[in-house]
Amino acid sequence: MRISEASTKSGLSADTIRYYEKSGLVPAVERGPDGLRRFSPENVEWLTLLYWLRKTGMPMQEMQRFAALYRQGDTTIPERREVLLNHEKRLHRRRADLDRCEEVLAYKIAAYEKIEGGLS
Amino acid sequence: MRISEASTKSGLSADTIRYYEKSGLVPAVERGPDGLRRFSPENVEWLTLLYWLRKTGMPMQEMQRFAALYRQGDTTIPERREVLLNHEKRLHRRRADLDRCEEVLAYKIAAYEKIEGGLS
DNA sequence: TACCGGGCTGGAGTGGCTCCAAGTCAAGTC
DNA sequence: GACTTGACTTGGAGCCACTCCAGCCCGGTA
Repeated sequence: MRISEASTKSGLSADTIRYYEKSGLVPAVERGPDGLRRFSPENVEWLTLLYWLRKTGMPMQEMQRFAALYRQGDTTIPERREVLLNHEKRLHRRRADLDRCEEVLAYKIAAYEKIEGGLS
Repeated sequence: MRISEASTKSGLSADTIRYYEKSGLVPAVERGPDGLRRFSPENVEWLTLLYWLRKTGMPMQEMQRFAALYRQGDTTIPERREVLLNHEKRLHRRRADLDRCEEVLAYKIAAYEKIEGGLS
């Protein structure tokens, strides 16, 4: 499939896909005789994974390391699993941030409501 | 208190505090006779709120609107409450993203473990 | 033939910091 | 009284991860 379909399927914009390819995050994207990119289902699965990793805060550098491992084939699977396990920890930290922020918001909103009561 | 203390208490770096002030996010920071910023406890509470809003994804623009309301005094409290309630919705969306990412990771990690079993 | 949609490249622009050079001032040390 | 140290100041450059755009090519339709 071509880039627009890969974009809707993966969630990444076409611009971002091209940018990722340039940055070495996407291995082996074929080109058709017309010079346009052709994405395999495996390519799209990979892009989708990148989409979620990025969206939940994995930095570029780490994704580049991950992509390098991916390019080296199945022998790097234990290391890749490590990367993902590490990212799971990051998700937990983020969730804790959201929880903390909810507390702060609840406190503030309650304070606002108390003042509003006295306003009218 | 001075900027370094405001920084440790709010969580924002001194650079970021100065940047926020320049961007109109922090109203009425006093200066001492030495020309250095003096932060009141109210300033610090405000900065802390900004810290959490920003850390959980509120864009600058919205924070600027929020700060403008803050500067206008207590009559804007209903609107400010709206902004915070809206941000709570954003938190929920982010949590959903984290959940979805966890699913993707669990699936990928399971797949890796299946391959690893066959590797050795 | 003219146009349109989809893709290409290279490069500029953006948001939100982050770091740095060069300077001021206050307090402490010799 | 001179020197050093350290916290702070400003203005401006640099950075990350995109995002947008100009200017181009190509295949298909009216």
